[in-house]
Amino acid sequence: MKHDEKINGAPEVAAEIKRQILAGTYANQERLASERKLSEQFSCARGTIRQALIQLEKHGLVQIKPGSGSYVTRPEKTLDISEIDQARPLELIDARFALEPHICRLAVLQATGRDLDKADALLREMEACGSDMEKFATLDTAFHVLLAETTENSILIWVVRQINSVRAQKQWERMRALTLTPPMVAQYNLQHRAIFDAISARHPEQAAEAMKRHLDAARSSLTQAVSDGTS
Amino acid sequence: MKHDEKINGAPEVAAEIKRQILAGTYANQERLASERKLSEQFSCARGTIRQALIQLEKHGLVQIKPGSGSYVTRPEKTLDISEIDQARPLELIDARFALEPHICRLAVLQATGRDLDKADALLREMEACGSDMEKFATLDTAFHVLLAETTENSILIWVVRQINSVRAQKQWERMRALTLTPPMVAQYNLQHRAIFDAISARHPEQAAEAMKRHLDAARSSLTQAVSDGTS
DNA sequence: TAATTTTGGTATATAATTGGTACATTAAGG
DNA sequence: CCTTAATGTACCAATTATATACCAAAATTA
Repeated sequence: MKHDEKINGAPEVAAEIKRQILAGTYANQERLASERKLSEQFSCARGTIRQALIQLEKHGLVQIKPGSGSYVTRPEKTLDISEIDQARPLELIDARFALEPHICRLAVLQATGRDLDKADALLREMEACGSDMEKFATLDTAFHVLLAETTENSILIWVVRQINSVRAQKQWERMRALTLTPPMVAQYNLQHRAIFDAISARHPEQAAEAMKRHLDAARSSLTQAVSDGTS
Repeated sequence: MKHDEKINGAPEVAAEIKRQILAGTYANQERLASERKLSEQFSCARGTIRQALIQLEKHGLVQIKPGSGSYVTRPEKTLDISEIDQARPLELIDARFALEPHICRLAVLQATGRDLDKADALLREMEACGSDMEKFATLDTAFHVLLAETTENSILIWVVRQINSVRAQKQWERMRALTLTPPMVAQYNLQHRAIFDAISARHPEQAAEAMKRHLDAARSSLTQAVSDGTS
């Protein structure tokens, strides 16, 4: 229930509504209560509420639609992937370094037999794809996404999918061409298998450490490729 | 018995049906009740139901087939930001457990004097905000986002912002009310300060461990609140 | 197969709600 | 006394919700 707020003055009301919006009392695009309801909640006149809302609209926090209502417009909440499209390779490695070791720990706790079977099938396919680097890259992405899905944590699944969608950009193809050499593929296969084995054996820290080694290898090959290809 | 839902307005109806779909009330490809039945269940006009369903169809959650019915189309494992909004509190804690300790390590390597000053100012404000829990929550979010920004890693910044936007939802208000007690705020303030001190002293692992303790405390208060509030 | 029922699609008229505006009143401060 | 801000009231226009009817397509049934 909404208690009456003891607030007087349009600026105070505007500040309070703004604080509520920024604190997340209202979801984005949500229609907040009508001016008449708000005037009851704040124990003030409707005109005061109107001034506050008009002020907030000037600041771009709400959008007032005549005959309909006032809607919160929180631009930063809108999913804009363009920001991370420009991510540099090393930033991506750092982000994966933050995420994936812990994902391995969680996967150990959650993995079912079906999950392990699917992972094993992916690994076999990767080990068998020879010199088809594009296929390997696709399967590699699928493997890491599968680990995230194993956690059954919708946030982690979503984040990993977003990050891997960046990896699927065209600008990364050249990077893959530089870093994905046959010996690296062989090393990755061994490291993937180590991760899988640790998860199968239900050893959280072993799995996390195996993932760290894997990402370290990826980082090394990346920095080496960058230093070789300095322009 | 089909209890009438006390919901008015097409957006609210759409949100409720969406919630039911994501909560698993309906199986995939299952036909949900006809528009006329739904209008009875929700105690609203059929036109309102139609608008809600059309909205959901635009978001790809249902498929309306003329003369047949409306069917839920839940593409397996595809998550967009709207579904992230449905994340559960413990999922969020797990995701933060994956991200934030490593963010602390990176912050140690990147933090400038200005970063530390801004963090210190935030901490002082949090320590001074007394029993204003909403204000504390807002500042708490700002602190964790600031840590991410300190890494200068655009991906991590983006991810943390997205995750914290989830925390800023209406449904989390009740959770905050249950978990954010004055003693917890005091504990959080101490833990924030410990994180800050470790970063200032340039001790990556200390900072990461301090963050883990902080998140452990948050998880504990959450699980306790959930077990207390079992109905 | 053919008739009937159900379902979404559409149109229309009516009522309720909401923001937009104007005006008189009240209260506080300079 | 004047200015300013807030209040309370009334009314308008736009939007939304409701209620109803009818149609065409799909599903059901005889």
